[in-house]
Amino acid sequence: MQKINKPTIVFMGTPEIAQIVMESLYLKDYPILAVVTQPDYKPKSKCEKDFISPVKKLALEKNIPIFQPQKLDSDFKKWLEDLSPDLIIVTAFGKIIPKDILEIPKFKSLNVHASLLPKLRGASPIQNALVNGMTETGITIMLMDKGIDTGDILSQKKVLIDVEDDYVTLTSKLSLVASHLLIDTIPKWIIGAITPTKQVDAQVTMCQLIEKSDGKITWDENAQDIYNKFKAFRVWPGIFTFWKNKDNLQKISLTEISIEKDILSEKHHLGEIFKYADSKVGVQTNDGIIVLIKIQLAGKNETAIEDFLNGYPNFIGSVLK
RNA sequence: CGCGGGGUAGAGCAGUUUGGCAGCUCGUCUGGCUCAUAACCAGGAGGUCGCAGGUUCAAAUCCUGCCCCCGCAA
Repeated sequence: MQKINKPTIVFMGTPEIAQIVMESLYLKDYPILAVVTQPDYKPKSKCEKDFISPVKKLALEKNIPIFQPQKLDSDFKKWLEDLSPDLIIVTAFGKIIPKDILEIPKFKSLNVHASLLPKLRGASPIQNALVNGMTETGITIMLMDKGIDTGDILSQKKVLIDVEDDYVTLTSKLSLVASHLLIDTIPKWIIGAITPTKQVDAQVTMCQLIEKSDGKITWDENAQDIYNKFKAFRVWPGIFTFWKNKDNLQKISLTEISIEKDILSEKHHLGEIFKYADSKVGVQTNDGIIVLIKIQLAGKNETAIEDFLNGYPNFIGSVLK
């Protein structure tokens, strides 16, 4: 095998998928000069949970220097110029990086993005692939420029989405593919074996940052669309609805659900909760039934639906909003 | 000191405002009924009411401190 000097790398990323990609670089003996990740989240007043990013945890473990800038300003640029890396690798970092910073390294800056660009540019490609009920997505590695996910493409790999895939399982599939594709792409890129290809403008789709309110369910949607959201928002923000109990409007998170076709003999109001087939608890949607398995009332622990009904028998027959 | 809800039998909850016998649904155990059953009837076991202190003739309930869970906000 041809001996190539491995480029020195500054790795920028935050969540778990970034951690896995970073780990694969580390295991392949790429010299990681430093990692840049989001600042620690300030601990809550009550519980002392740590909100340290997965990338930071790995860096601590491997004794790699860490930088957590609030802003990517001139101080950050100075820091990076002093390090003088050959290459910057960005995976789900969470901030827009200025163009003059991207051009510091000799081999530029590469982004690992979890979609088949130009589809699903933006902040939440994995969730949106699931919300839209897509059957395939993938990983793209591209040169970074000043736009959001607009750079020229170096390599791509398709990933099939299984019917049962949710955010957790799809993320782990994509993480593996991303790791392999990056390890495969870097050497080819630095010896000049790859010609970047422009993205096709006509096929561009965008996805927005997910907000808490995106998890709100309305019952005039179809059951399949609700179920897609459930899978996409599994980790955060979850899906939720509201229940009027004794004049109090209470938030209910649906933490475990399944989906069934309408029972033709009975049709209920949209959002109405009913019992069928002995013990199943369903909610009527525009098309199909959402079966409740585990739910969580605001301020309470998650409970199985049958236990919940013991305490709130009037739940059956009420209408969710 | 960011705001708020909660901790009561194995599970899920009411009761706290106005202090006065520890309750409900489910599960569990025993017996009965039934061709039979996740059904129905009768009975009973199971509680440091989160912890500690205070007020009171009397505290799950009022006061103070602490522990734990959760929602909002990020």
